[in-house]
Amino acid sequence: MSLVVYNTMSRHKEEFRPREEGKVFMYVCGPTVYNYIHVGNGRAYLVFDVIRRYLSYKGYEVFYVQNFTDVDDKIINRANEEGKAPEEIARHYEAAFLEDMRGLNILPPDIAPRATETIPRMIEMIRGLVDKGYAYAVDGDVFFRVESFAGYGKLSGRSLDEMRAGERVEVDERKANPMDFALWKASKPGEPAWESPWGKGRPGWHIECSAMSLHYLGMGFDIHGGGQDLVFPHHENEIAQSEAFAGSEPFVRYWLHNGFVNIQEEKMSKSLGNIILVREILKRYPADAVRLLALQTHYRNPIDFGPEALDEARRAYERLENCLFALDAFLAKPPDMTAPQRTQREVELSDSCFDFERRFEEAMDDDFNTARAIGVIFELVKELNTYLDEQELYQTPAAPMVASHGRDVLLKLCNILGLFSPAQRERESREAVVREETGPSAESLIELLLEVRAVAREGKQFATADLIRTRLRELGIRVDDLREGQRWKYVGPPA
RNA sequence: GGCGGCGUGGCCAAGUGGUAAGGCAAAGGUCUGCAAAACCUUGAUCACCGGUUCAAAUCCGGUCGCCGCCUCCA
Repeated sequence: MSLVVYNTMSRHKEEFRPREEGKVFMYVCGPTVYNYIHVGNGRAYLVFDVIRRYLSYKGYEVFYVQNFTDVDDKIINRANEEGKAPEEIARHYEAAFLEDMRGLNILPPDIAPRATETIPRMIEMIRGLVDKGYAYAVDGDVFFRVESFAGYGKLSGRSLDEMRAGERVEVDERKANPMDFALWKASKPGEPAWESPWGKGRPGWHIECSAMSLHYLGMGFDIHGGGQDLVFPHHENEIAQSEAFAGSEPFVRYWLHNGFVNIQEEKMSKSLGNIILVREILKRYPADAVRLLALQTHYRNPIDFGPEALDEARRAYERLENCLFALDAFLAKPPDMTAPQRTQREVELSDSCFDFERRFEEAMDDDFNTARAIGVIFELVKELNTYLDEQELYQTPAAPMVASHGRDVLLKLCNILGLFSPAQRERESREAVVREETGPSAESLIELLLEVRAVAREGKQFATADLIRTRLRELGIRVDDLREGQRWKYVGPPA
């Protein structure tokens, strides 16, 4: 089956054919490290994490590069506000970013270059552009001459005369064309600065990504991703610089852009004051619930990350979790008898599992339609739940085999989306209840209470059993009596 | 003003030519000491108008409404 992706450049879905057979080289614009990231940023990294995971699943060898923009006006401003060195700010938020990525269970890039460590490459590029007449220096600044690049505007679908530069911002009088953008900025005293042929200064934002992506991935790499707001001017400028410098095209084969995040119908923005940080959300919701929410909408569409949406996603996530728990419990119970002969019904169920896999892949092959893929997963969940219910009434000899197969498929599909990853499950169960440094763990005490409760229930002492359940719930621990036995889970204090 | 997107059951959201996936919520039922979970059952003709077609939510034209980008931004 072939994969098709929507390419912003052509505005169509195209068959995905990488530069090199079997390999995918991708670059996603990383954070400017001057602040904690919000869920809008989080969504972007989540989306490309899943794209990356799926490509790996498809058998591609994926090489994923994501930069850190660690020199920038915003960082400098922040540093001035807080009376700290820009580098200190950058390192702090860089570490916080990595923490948030881990929290969301996003796989780390193969390489995460810092802009400040790639300055020589940028200077080299800028010099090349000046030599070829694509750029000009004025008072220590260097600007890219947009009129010199014929393809300017091809990504965002605008032409130079359509654009009304200066309508909302003061135009720098030194620019030949108002749309010309800075490749190099002369630095003021006290700002981070590097020696260059044009004097002390620092790189413009756009050149960073070009230099880093070209350095690690080379011209014509496969996927360049980012949020829709980066299409113009950031990515447009990257193309201009890179193709002008290389004297060839394309800079990138496929441009992928994700849609925005809204909070209760409104665009999330600083001016509206409705920014939600990734770390705030992760305090209240499991990472997988956040992932599920993000993936239940196609990546190019806008999505709402309000509290209602998050609560809903958490319940949906619990449905997946419950099904896996039930399967695990079923498989853990020693069967009365086992035999490989499946009933007709079981043969059909097993066959349908392959069908679910096929449909999942079909959905993902269609421009990473995770929403559809998740629909398939839930259909599978329904099938498996129904089957387990049937087993309750009439146990069949092949049940362990059939259930196990179903579980494998379910887990496999979830894993492709980065859900229920083994590392994540372990981390969360560990964090669920704080352990004491010495003495018995909270977990073992809960288990003990549940044992007592089971005895009470057997003796029909329901008042005692309910007391234990109620009191635990008050402590944030929910106890469910499943047919497989009791299950507890840390869900946080009752609202 | 330019460019682009969207409008599908109570809410969210797939589907882009053959009579509408999935999630959440709601109601009834099964199961259960109870609660929770699970299972079953129940609902939309797809903003509006016109056109193309044997056939349209899905194509074309128009109308209305909402949104994003054009400035740093995921």
